[in-house]
Amino acid sequence: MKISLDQFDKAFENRIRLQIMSVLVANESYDFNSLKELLNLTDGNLASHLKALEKEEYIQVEKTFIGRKPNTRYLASEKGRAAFKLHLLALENLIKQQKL
Amino acid sequence: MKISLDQFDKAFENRIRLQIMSVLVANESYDFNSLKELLNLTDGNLASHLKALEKEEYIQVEKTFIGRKPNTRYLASEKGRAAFKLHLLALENLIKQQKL
DNA sequence: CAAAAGTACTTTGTTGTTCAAAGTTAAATA
DNA sequence: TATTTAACTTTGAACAACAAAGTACTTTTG
Repeated sequence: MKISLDQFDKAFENRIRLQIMSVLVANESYDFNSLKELLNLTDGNLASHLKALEKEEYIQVEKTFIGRKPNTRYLASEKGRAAFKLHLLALENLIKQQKL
Repeated sequence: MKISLDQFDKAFENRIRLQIMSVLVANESYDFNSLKELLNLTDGNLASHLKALEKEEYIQVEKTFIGRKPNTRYLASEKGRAAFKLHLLALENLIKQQKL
């Protein structure tokens, strides 16, 4: 039985992007600073991973204000949710195989 | 709730090593050429990923002969099995969270 | 017996990824 | 006016991934 490596999504191979996506799928929106604190990242590093997910159109950005402070929120797009689901399915299959 | 990124094992972040480990845990031994064909890799690339897993002591090597042909077999070590199990558990937790 | 092919690498060199740190812009607060 | 905060972008260094070519040794084929 041939294993199809292409079931896995390169965009989610990095564990930070995997976590970001996990948070965004579970929470429907999360802001920059909360993500930064949650994942314990420098802002430059977080920004670049977010940009990578944005480039794939897996997440969307919403710029608002809270009081008078700027607040950037990130949301998983439908495309992103679908891709993430598939990726998790591939992982689930991998895990299931181990249990046979 | 803070997410601990360190539950994930860097050695298994790469999908090729994830697949190699998956095959070795499920099959208790697999040879070089079968792995190469299964994962559709150049021999240099496969060798370097195997070397990375060997360096972590997650796999062991057994050199034998089949008939008169050299045959190199790879096995998951106990350490490797334990580490892999932990990694899959971390992934399982991630997946479970999505289902709440 | 010489040439070709197979096994299992190692080496080389290019390209890609990841990251921290510093720099940037613009508004808000002290 | 100076500092702080938010959310980046840029830079540069370190490391990872990869194909392709080279290597050593053996076996098979013509």
